[in-house]
Amino acid sequence: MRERSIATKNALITAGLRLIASQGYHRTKVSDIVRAGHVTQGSFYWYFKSKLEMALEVIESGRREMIEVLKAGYRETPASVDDMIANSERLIRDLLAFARHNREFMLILLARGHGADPKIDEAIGRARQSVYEALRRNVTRATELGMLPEAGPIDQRAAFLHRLLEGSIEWWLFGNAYDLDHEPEVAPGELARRLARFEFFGLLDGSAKSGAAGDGESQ
Amino acid sequence: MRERSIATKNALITAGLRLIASQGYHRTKVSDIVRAGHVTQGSFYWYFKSKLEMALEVIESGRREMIEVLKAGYRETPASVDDMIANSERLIRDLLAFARHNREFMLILLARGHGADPKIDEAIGRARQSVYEALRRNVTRATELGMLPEAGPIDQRAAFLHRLLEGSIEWWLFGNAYDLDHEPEVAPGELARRLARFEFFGLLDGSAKSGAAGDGESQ
Amino acid sequence: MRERSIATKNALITAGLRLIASQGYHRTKVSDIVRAGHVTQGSFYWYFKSKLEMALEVIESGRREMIEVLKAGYRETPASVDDMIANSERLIRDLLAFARHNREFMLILLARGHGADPKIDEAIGRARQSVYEALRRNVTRATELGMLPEAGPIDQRAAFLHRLLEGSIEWWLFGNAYDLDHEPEVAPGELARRLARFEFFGLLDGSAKSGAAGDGESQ
Amino acid sequence: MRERSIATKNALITAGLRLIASQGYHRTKVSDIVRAGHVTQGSFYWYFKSKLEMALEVIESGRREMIEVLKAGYRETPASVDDMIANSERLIRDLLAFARHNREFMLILLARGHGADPKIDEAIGRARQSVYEALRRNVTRATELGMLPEAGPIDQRAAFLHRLLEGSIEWWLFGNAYDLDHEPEVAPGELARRLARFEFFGLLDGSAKSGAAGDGESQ
DNA sequence: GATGAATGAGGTTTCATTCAT
DNA sequence: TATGAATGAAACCTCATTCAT
Repeated sequence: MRERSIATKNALITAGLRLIASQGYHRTKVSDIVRAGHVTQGSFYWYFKSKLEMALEVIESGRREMIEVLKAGYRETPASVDDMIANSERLIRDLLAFARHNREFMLILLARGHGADPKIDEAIGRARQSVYEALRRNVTRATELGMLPEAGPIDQRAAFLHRLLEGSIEWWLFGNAYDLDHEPEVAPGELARRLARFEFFGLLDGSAKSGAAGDGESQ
Repeated sequence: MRERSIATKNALITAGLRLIASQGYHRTKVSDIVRAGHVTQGSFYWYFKSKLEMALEVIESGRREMIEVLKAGYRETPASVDDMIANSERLIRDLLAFARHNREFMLILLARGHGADPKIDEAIGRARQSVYEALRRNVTRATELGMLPEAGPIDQRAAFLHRLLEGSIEWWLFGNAYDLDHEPEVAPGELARRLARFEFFGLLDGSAKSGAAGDGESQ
Repeated sequence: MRERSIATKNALITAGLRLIASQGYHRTKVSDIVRAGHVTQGSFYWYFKSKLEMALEVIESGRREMIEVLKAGYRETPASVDDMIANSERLIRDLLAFARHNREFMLILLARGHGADPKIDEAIGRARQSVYEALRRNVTRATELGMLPEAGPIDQRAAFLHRLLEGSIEWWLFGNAYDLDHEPEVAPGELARRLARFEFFGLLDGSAKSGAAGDGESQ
Repeated sequence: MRERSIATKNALITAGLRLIASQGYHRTKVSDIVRAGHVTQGSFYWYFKSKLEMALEVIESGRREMIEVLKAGYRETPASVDDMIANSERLIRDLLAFARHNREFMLILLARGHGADPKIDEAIGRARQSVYEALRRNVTRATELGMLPEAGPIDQRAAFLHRLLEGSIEWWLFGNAYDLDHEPEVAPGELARRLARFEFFGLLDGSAKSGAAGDGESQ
């Protein structure tokens, strides 16, 4: 039963991620993590230099995965407005898929970790910045192609989008109570379509029908 | 000596609010608060039952003030689309004004306090819910009046709006780094107009010119 | 019973000094110190930033006292060899008196603290260096006055003296077993005379009689 | 695979000796020792029952070697004062040679190990006592032969000598900073001559010239 | 013989809270 | 009301030692 090595580390990461996501960094004690992972206190320090390092490692690895997702989208240049909207929808859908499969990481990210260690604040800031920059790149490109009217500074529009997206994911995955076990009620494809339309047409968009026919995605 | 009483309490509230906003609940020690407020440790417990009670009191009082602002808006029923947009813009402007004058409270609210005590999470949740409901009321009314196309569940659209608004305020007041001393670069009136237009027309809105002449508001 | 302030700190210093002297830094637990001082763990940290800081404070204050003793000796320039020997004897006697009244500090000093924190090593090094320099000053002066034959580098002779003195104090106060409660068997005046004579005449000194007549000092 | 056995143990002893000498017992962790010896934690416990046992073994074996050196001296009975001085010089030279080739052991010895385990204190005490007794034997014999004036108790004079010798070796090998890598500046033969003369004639010895021509020893 | 992951007792330190004055 | 020393539970972390492989 010795020589579990990777299993032990994974157990610690899984437990730590879940606990930090649901209670926050400070309220999560190392003793909680090891209990949940069925290991002893000392083992934790065999794999991690400190509680802080563990949290940073977890956040950083989540960030790297997320960046891969963001890079994967947006390869083609849009040829028409519909194209552009479709592109955006695809990016959003990818992000939603990632978020749904990384609920704990996502909750940590969206809760900003404010009040945990400054280093954690920074790590989370870096991760969020990656999303912001992907969105900003798109707005910039579309504007350069003349596909978007120039309405205010690009930074501002990108920020609107970014916060809209983050907030909506939060609402979708965790409801209004930051519940890690909240059950999303909308299919990701449907939500992506709605968000993309809202992004481009706002509330006055008449063509966004409810009841997502042909969506095909389930939660 | 009777006189110091209220001054002392206010000093503690001011210091506590600022510290909790900038460092978070857990990293803010009672000893920090009393030092910043030039009071002694013992005095703190004359005015507050505990650190937790103090934080709750601060949040609750901020919430009450904010509710007044939200109630003040939305008195008239919109007669036209322009009317509706103007109404929304006014609500947003009121909220921005409140936020700018209650930066610390706002930061606590927007940082969600996640990881502080569950009771704090709840208090913050209640405060945020108030904003959400004000927005939801508006969308509902406008939909009933036939001024908005029916595009998906009302809850969802209200949630989009709410998160967009919160996120944008956060970006506006604190930048990307949660900096309590960040200097907003856009006038609140201008930002309100932009947000209202984005709300109704999305990114494809062509009529939103930058450089808001005759705005008259300064930060 | 509150408001004991200084009494508490003194109790901690006394207990800490004695424990560190008799067991060494590492084997002395903060819990031992507070138990011996009849205070609680937390109180220790009201008065000292850490266990290390406490040890450093104690050593540093001992060093300052000792320096005063060293400064007090050696005011006059020796006029004859007998004068020089008398001067030396006086310095040694002062040091012995100090040592006898600061047994704990002296034991820490002479045990070199080797193996405790590097900062402690340094602090002890500084204190020992003070003694060395006082001795070296004397040898230098006497050599310059032509009262001592030039026999090898001054540093070396001063080092011989220094180690002889340190070692003899150690032997005198603590016996061969580093026993903090060892009872010195020789009066300090007598020991000072012996050491001074050994210093100048070595083992072949015939005039050093035992049985210290007219010594007048008792332990 | 049989072959590594003794090599492994030696590697551990060498590493342990060096580390304990330079950092002290408590600051030297078993993990440090095995890392320096390129062995694993488990192997350490194949060869030693515990960290303490290892230290004791190392000290005890050093002590045995040292005793051999001390026994080797003092075979003849001195016939004249010069003889006696020469005898003493020879003993000191032997000790210096041993010390120079057993720096680590010597440093542990001279640093007294105070604060390490009581058993270590005892072991070091035994080793030091061996040196003290060799010196005491000499003083006793010389006094019995009428070659030394009776000046105070023999124990005291032997203690003076012992501490002078220990301290000077310490100064010679490690300088004032307990530096294991300090480079001695005096040749052992030269130092032995100086110490022997100081022992018998004190500071007022005029015949001890510096620059020891024909010394023939190198460090 | 050798490995290195796992153990767990025990150490230092923090900090909200109490309370005699 | 105000003070600030005292309290003590509980947190994080270290490290000698064990043990399955």
